Amino acid sequence: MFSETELLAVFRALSNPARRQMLVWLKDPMSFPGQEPADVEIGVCVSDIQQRAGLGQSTTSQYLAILRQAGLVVATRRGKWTYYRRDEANIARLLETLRDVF
Amino acid sequence: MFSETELLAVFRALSNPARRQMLVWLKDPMSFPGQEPADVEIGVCVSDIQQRAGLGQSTTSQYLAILRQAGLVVATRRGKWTYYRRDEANIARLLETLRDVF
DNA sequence: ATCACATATTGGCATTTCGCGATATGACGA
DNA sequence: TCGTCATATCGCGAAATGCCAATATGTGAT
Repeated sequence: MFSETELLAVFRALSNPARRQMLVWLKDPMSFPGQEPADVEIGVCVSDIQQRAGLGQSTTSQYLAILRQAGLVVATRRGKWTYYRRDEANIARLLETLRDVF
Repeated sequence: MFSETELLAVFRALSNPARRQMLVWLKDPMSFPGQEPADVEIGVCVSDIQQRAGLGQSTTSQYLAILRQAGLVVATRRGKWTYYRRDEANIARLLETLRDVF
């Protein structure tokens, strides 16, 4: 079960359309141009997400940090890039909580 | 399916702990003191919800309006009271949408 | 060590949200 | 019609959010 504090972070994170979009986009990493099949497991790098979102670099980085703090995505640093992917297990757990609570 | 605009209203509405609590409380109208079995169908009046929330009268009224605009509750006016109850059908539809989208 | 590059963090300003008290509206009873 | 009560709406200052440009941090290559 998610605590009240965790739920607050989740709903705050998802109450922004751009952040919701990012989460949906990450369901299909291959839809990002230049994404190699070998990279699917690790996720998508910030600049690729930024380009699709049409937001500034700092905004994109902050939004991804918000999604990460809400437990919706996981970040992996590899070289100078940071790759973000969905935390599917936690998202499934969240949907169960929502079904139980609401 | 919920539109992007509807989802925005829902997440904004639920990104406040007091409003989330109200929605949960309304699952069990009989838990409100002085609630008659005959009133369960129509819901709970604003002042009863206000008393449990510990918020001001105007704040409580506004929060219920936000939940209503998000399609989470339904308001029924009877005499000088306005009764609020959950919109179970729409909430179920919302949970389906969340499962499909996320 | 130094440079270039990807990302993270900071500072700022405009907009929105929070919660309140004050006031308006609407419904009932006398 | 007048007064009262329940609820809705308005206007406010304080706090949070949205998004950015500028700067800092970290990493790999030279």
